[in-house]
Amino acid sequence: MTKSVPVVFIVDDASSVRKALERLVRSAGFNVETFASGEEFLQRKHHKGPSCLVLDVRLPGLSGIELQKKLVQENISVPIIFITGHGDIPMSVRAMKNGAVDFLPKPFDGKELLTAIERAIEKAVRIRQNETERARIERLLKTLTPREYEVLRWAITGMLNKQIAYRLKITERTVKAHRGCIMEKMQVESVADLVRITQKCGIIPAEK
Amino acid sequence: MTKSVPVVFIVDDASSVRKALERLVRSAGFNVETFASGEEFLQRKHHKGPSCLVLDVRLPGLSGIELQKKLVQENISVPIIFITGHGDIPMSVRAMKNGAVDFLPKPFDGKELLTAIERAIEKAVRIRQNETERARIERLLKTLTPREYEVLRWAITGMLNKQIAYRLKITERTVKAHRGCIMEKMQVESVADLVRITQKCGIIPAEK
DNA sequence: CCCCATATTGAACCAAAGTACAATTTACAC
DNA sequence: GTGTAAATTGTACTTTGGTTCAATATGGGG
Repeated sequence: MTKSVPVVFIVDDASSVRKALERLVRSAGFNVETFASGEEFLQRKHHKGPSCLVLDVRLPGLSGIELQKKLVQENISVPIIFITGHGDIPMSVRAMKNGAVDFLPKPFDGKELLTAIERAIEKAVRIRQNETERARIERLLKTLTPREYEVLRWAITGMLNKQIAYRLKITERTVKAHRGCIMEKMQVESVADLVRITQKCGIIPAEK
Repeated sequence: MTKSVPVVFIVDDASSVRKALERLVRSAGFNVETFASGEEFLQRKHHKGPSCLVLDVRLPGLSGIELQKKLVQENISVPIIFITGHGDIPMSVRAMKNGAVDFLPKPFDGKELLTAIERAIEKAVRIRQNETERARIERLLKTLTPREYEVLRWAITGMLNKQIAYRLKITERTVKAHRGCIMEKMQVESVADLVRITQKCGIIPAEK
């Protein structure tokens, strides 16, 4: 498992800005990819490794704010640092409410941007770890049969086998059978682990 | 259990602003308390029910931003809506990074403020529910003896009694005794519940 | 019609959890 | 020293969890 190098995406319509920022960010040791518009950025297929986005607010076509909204809607979680020459407070507040990491009015100090990028990359790493783990669990969940899933939802409430059996109108023996399969398929060895992993992907425990 | 009425705290050094805002907010059905400075607000003892804070950025003495920082440091979680006549983008961004709900430059529409207040109160309710539950759990945790706490940290890993016994160099019988006390003191009936509640207040499971 | 995944159940058995009686020791406060 | 909370352990017992043999039924898909 080689450690992937963080990538910083830069979206700005002014090529001079793109070049200057690219030079700055590269000098700090990041990989960089630049785009002249939001549409261009969207066409690129998602990056697997940790990455963040330095985004101009004002862009021809899709604006920076609109791009942010689109990314949020499509559940594409890449931390965003806004830069702008003609921003105002309501705009910056809206951007931050939507989860932006930072919002820098031009002209800004290069160091400021790099600090923001580091924070953004750290956030990206955290997000990625969560998503990876979550994806793993959901992959395992899909191998469960409908009935097993049902039993799982009861099992994580801490209910006894006989109680679950009563709820599902089946015998305790059957519940045991399902539980055995569940534990194996979910690759856990205790109910405690089962509770923990199911919490990570929003499984609703059955109601007592 | 009577439902407590939300309170909106208003901190502004200009009495005309305080009066105008108070009238506006009261007309929307909230209780209001006004303060002329951050120090004044801090002296008031904490409100039990849901509340939020409408805070002027520029204040004599303790500034709004400083007050926010102080509240964050002291872990006093009251959602803040900033208002300001002379703010800039970096200021608004810093405020939002520190958890502000909104940041409104004057002049603003009264409706805007009321919308923000509603969001802030909703947030306060959520926070309060969490804190209440968390406080309950921590109260129960304090009744555990040091040894019981230790056993708890192992138990929520899903480890068998005999395995825990081995780790702690005691007999399985002793572990059972501790577990019994733990379950009673924590007012739960299953390991599943134990795992869930301990997750809510950051108990670190012992390392396998 | 047969295969297969799914769901269900049985008997017997062992391991683990938990409880009802306990008793003993240790350390610390008064 | 005495009292108290905490920690530890024992024996015997019941309940629950889980596995190893299974077998049976059901409902498509080929």
